[in-house]
Amino acid sequence: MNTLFKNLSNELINKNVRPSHQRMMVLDYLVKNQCHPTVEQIFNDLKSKLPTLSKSTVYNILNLFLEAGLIKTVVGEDQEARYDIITESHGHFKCITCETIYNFNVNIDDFTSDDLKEFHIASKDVYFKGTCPRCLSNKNKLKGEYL
Amino acid sequence: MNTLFKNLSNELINKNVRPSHQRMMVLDYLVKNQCHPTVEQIFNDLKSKLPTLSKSTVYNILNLFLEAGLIKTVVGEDQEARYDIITESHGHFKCITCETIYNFNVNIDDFTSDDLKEFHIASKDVYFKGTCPRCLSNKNKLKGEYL
DNA sequence: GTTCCTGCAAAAGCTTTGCAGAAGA
DNA sequence: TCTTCTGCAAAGCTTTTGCAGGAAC
Repeated sequence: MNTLFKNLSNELINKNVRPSHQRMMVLDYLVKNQCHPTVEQIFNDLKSKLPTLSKSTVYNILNLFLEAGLIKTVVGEDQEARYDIITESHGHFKCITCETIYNFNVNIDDFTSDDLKEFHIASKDVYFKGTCPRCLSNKNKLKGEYL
Repeated sequence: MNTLFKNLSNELINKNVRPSHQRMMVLDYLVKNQCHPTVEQIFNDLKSKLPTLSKSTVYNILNLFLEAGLIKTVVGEDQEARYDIITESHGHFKCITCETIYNFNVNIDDFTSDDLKEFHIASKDVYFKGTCPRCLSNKNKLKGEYL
């Protein structure tokens, strides 16, 4: 086992994920291809090295990595689209408990980056995730009742 | 026809969308329910008023509104998930021509809003869309060649 | 009368689930 | 040996497409 794979292996072990060959290959791929690959891309690119690889294994592994906090999905991981009538610019906050999406005021136009000097920007979105006050207070109630 | 519906009707006509009954009902719903509804919610809530309504009609109408620029989808409208190995915080720019997602440096931690004082924020994302330099330059080339 | 729209059904694409066999501890 | 993982197949969801009947102009 070479040094790279030893490092990847340790990274998995640190997160309590058993370092199987397939898992290390997917992690290695993600480290080397930080271009936001889709499941399809990961599967196709690894098939030559792992001919028996199954797409559901790729899904399994990615979901495992997500739970372990090793990776993130690019914003808007939902399969179900949500629509917004066009009003003033506002940010979105999605509660990970009740799945409600809240609007909040934020001056999105101020956000910029030197990296984008040569890009034509058509729209800007900010998307926060977390827990809303209602769900926070429900959690505290439960703690009081049962703990 | 009451005033509200006259206004909605004009809004559609302004965007070159013929104001059918179904379209006005969907637009009316979106104006009254600015809570980022899904297709399912729109369909279910309108079924009582429009018993013959079909879900594919809702999809048709929403896609039409999107093209007309009357509505937007909440960030991350893709059905295909994309994954990111966790590194420092960065923004995402998606080119609407070549669909490439670029990273850019941005100090996301600075972004905040008084509206979120009582929310627990777990993650922050910024998501820009537009055209990347490569596609911009291709467009200019085409203009030179064909126009 | 001609064009456009609706709504049903079927299909397509992404993701999850169930399960048997294989691999690893 | 016992648990965990892989990979196939099937199913589940969201969304799109084809088409016939109907509505609007």
